[in-house]
Amino acid sequence: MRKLSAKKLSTATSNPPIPVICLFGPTAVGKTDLLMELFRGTGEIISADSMQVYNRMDIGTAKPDKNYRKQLPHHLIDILDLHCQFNTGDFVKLADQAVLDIYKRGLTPVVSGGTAFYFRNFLYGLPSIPQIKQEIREELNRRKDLEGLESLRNQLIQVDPVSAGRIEPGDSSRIVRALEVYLGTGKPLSEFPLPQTPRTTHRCLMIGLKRQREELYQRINQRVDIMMQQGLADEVFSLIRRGAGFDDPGMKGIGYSEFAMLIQDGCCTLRDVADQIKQDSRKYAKRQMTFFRSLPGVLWFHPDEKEKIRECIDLFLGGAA
RNA sequence: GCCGCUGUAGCUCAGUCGGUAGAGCAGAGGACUGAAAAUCCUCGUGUCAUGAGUUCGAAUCUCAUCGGUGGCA
Repeated sequence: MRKLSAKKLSTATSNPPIPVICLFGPTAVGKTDLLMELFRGTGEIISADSMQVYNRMDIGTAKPDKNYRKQLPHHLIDILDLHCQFNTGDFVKLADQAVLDIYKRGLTPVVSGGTAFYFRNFLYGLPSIPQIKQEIREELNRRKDLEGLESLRNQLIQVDPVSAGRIEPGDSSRIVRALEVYLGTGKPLSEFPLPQTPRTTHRCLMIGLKRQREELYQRINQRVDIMMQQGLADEVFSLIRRGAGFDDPGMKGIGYSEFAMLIQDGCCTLRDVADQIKQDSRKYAKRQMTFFRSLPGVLWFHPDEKEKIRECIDLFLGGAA
């Protein structure tokens, strides 16, 4: 860590980097409780969570409640209607603003959540790809349904063979994305360089939380049961009554999309839905861990190791001046 | 009790004319260029219920035994 701050000092000729604590871990690992203990009164949270941004999706996203947020303010929660698409670019932009705002008020900015992709982009910064019109993606998705994915892939092979070679033939999202970048900018995606080093505008302490797999799965299962008791089903029904559909970006979240099998297909019980949510959450936690492991310089802790984590943070913030 | 169906991977099941077995799900690992709670890739040795028989060779055919299941009594 000493080495890192020395390096930063030498490169930071204009504005010194803003210290930011990044705290992440898989779903249900125990982030929320820890945050309150560590940062109440001294910091504010920037939620790195692709689903907690949506209004009215409270139970299924395990959103911290109003009372909790009064004691420990959160940013990037409840900022969008579930019909709207949020993305990594939006996140980085808004997170940067929030970081600056918190820092200027003399508090510690803490980015915390489970969306690993957001952390990656926050840390490294986004590739300099311009905003691309939403209609292009919509059109591509329409074509995908009509002509099939292979047709899009063949086009990608023509216009951007490098990306086509990197993307698996079945990976619909990335094929559409690569094509939309080409169609929207006239330049292949592969020609936009990917940042290779963290941004120098911030200096991040990377804290990862982990538990034994079995323990984590048990907590996930338990939490889904609690969500159901808290009325997750009613929350979903009420969203649908208000006009939400399973194609809406927000409704793709785990804990919501599974209700399609009950509401649309109708051939199962609430119990089956709960089991499916548990399973999807377990798989998700596994994917999260894979991604988190690929982030640089992560210090890993069990959520119960509060004192060790606190020590680590104090050391980091002490070195800021 | 009798008749039928059935027993193969953790689960649901394929398995042709006999040539020692493979899908989906689960599980594990991985990827990640503005959808990321998205999207995708890789990974399959198991007493083929048990015992005997026929056969060069049996998950496969025959018989017996033990489960399961449906029908008739």
